[in-house]
Amino acid sequence: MFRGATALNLDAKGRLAVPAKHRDALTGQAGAGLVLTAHPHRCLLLYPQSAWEPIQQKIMSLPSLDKQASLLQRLLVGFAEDMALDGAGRVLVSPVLREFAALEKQVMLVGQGTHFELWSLDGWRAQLDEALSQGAQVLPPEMGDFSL
Amino acid sequence: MFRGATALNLDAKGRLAVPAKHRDALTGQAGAGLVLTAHPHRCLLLYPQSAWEPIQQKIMSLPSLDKQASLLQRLLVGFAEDMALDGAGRVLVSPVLREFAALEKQVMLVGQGTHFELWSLDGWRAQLDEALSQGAQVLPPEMGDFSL
DNA sequence: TAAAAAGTGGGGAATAGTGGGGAATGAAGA
DNA sequence: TCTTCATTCCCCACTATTCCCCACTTTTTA
Repeated sequence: MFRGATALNLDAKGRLAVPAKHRDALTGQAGAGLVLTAHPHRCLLLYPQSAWEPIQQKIMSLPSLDKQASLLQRLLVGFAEDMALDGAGRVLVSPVLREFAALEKQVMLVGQGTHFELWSLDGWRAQLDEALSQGAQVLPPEMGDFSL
Repeated sequence: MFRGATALNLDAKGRLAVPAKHRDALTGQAGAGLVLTAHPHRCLLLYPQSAWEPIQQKIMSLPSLDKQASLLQRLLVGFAEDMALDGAGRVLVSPVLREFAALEKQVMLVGQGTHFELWSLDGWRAQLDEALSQGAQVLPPEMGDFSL
């Protein structure tokens, strides 16, 4: 279960040191792999490989001649990259993924239960501004009576 | 059932000593965990972990490609951090959570039944000012017949 | 066509800052 | 007066950041 937001820096090569407290949960036993891909909201998604595979299978089972389905396939699977933590707990974010999410030096790693989202700092702030500016309207209709 | 408002100080590292009278109720038997997260009204929410989990499950069951749902997920789960009371009954409020709620040294811990809210002193005062300036209009329609 | 230069990235280490853990102290309550 | 508790501050370990060496690949130049 990944949660919490952490401010991090990318190094000069575009590498990200995954916070020490999340490393074991991310890679599990035997240092399993990770998958980094693009999200339609212009952030990146970081999954344990085992959590990603069923998602990719579901996406690729969509009809590939359907325009909407193929757009999603190209985005989510087209951008997906296998990676592993190095000895210092870092992953390399490739130039195409950095460009897609407009990542510069300062980024936010945001836990979302089964995976993390990776945002540029500006992108993250824009998300927060949007969430906070909407007040009650942020709740979808099916959660109209939701209480914290 | 958490109630009462307490003025507290954060220490130099951003830690908060939970008032002794609330510690057992918050952590229950066997020192169970807590969850601290963000609220759209720019305060923080402190829940026993067991009370938080159903809320998080409900939030994460929303469709994650839906823009409105994902804004809520990013705020509530993105900011949610697991924590435990240390030997002196303290919890560490991370820099991103402190920034979100504009917490400085003086804070207010405010019981809200199932959880606590944590406010900056200025934020709390603004809430009081707003509540008191509205007089009777502060009641939502469904509580029109409410009496103290 | 071959050599040189530039770019990219693996791997690692030094260091400043963060945070775990604890203790002293003064205030408040019993 | 004694006990409890919140505040403040300290020691020390861990971690994220920054920077470096080196190797390989690609591009540019002679």
